Amino acid sequence: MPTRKLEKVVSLHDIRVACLECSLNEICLPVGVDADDIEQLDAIIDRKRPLPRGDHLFRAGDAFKSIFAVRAGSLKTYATSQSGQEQVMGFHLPGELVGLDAIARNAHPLSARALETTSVCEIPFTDLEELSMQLPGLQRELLRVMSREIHDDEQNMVILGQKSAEERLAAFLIGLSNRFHRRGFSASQFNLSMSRGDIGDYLGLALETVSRLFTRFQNDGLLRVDRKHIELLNRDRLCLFSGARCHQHQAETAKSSRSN
Amino acid sequence: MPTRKLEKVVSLHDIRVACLECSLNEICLPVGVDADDIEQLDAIIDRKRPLPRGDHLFRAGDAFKSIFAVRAGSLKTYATSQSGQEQVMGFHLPGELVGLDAIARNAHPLSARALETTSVCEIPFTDLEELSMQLPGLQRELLRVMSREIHDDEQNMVILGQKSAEERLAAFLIGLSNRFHRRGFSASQFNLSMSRGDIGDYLGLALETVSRLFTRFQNDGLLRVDRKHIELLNRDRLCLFSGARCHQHQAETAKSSRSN
DNA sequence: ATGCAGGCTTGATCTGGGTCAATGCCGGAA
DNA sequence: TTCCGGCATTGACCCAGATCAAGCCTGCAT
Repeated sequence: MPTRKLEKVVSLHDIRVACLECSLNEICLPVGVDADDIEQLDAIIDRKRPLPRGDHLFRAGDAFKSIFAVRAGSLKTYATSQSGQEQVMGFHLPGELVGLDAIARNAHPLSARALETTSVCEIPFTDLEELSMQLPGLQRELLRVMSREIHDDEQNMVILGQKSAEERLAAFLIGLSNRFHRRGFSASQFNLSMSRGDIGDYLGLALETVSRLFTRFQNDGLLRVDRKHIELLNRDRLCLFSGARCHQHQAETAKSSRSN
Repeated sequence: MPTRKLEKVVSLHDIRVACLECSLNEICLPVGVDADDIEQLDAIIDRKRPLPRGDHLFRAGDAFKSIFAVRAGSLKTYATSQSGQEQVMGFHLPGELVGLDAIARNAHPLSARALETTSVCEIPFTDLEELSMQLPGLQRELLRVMSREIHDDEQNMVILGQKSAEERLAAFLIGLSNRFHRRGFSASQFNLSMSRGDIGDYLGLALETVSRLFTRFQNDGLLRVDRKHIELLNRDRLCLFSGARCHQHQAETAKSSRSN
């Protein structure tokens, strides 16, 4: 059946887009790897078919074999405490790596679950480790990515440790906006792929609080919410509310200080 | 030359103890590096003279040149929000690395300050990066250490995101106890090098709350406090209070699941 | 179309822990 | 020895946000 073959060679989200042709290669692991060397990286990467919403990419306790890069869609990673309550550690957008926390213990400490239909690249870790011995650019970038992850987690600790509910949600929205923007999407308008409950579990708030804050922000004219859709009407004021020197997303756009 | 060798073999806290003779080499970066190769690692390391209590090793915003390993004493790393309030990210004991969060941005996002007289090994990062291209064991360990840091930060996010004050302090004490124990000190009795305020800033609590909890734990017979000195009287019950499956420090001792 | 389930909103109430304030204690300087 | 400054403890009060409890919307399955 030729039809079967045809099915595969299509859209932007084709399962087999090589790193070189991938629209994310300026954001993802290949950053800083020589174009000539990207093929080698490409060769060890395994493209999986899309994960339907709600499916797990891995679960806490699973043996560690690979790290994953999100290609399309989004994931959440989370820990479940014995009280049953989830702590969401992160929401992961295209171009971001998940599973870096598993290297040390050879097992995944967190579970990862698709928030929508999501495809990922699987990168077997032993191969990656070997390859990065040969490609200085790759080793560099790997260390950088891990360092950035540490830094991001620290930011989250600040948020959880000392910000008010209002500040938390504002910071969360600004952060999301920045990340979408860097990926070429609108900074002022986007869809949340996660539920209010997930946001609460991420920010250390009850989902009711999250909900109330959305309506309050809306009443204050900061944004407009419609279910999952968010439109930021006054980004600057929202920044103020977040109680943090916000990286102006202007600066982000200009890539002034970013990578390298 | 036997003389050169002799120079090196002195007191435990001698400024110039080489990695090979350092009592921490089973805990610190050299883990997993071949004994033959440790000399090379040793060669790039710069031993500084001790930092007096209260001095900064680096400050937020400083250019990133090196990572540091604590040799003796202890440090806290912290961010200061514009409200002036500190968020303490970690307390660092001998054998632990600090500064890993600076790699990505080429600048330190946090400040690091000595909690007591503290000596550190300075490891220039470019040298380290280069060397780890040659020594697979070193690259491996570096990735592992960073991964562990990510994992630890995630644990802290759980603590800050969903634990009660009581659970936080209990978890903190158990964690400290484990870390002391791994370094060969008593697990049931130790001195805190940080103030109540620091503990509060670490756990996201007011110092008054920390103080109250100490006295409450003492009244409950869980521990004895005398200023900086802590004696854990009922580790198991304290574990329960922490609301986490506590790694029994037995297991820790046996090194059952630890590294490699 | 109808019903149902899962998610969201909104209101009412309660409480853990923050804040403010006073007092106590220890250790170092003179 | 005394004084002083930085921590630590303890008490009284209060509020942000959790919890409990309806009710609601929307999209899917029958």
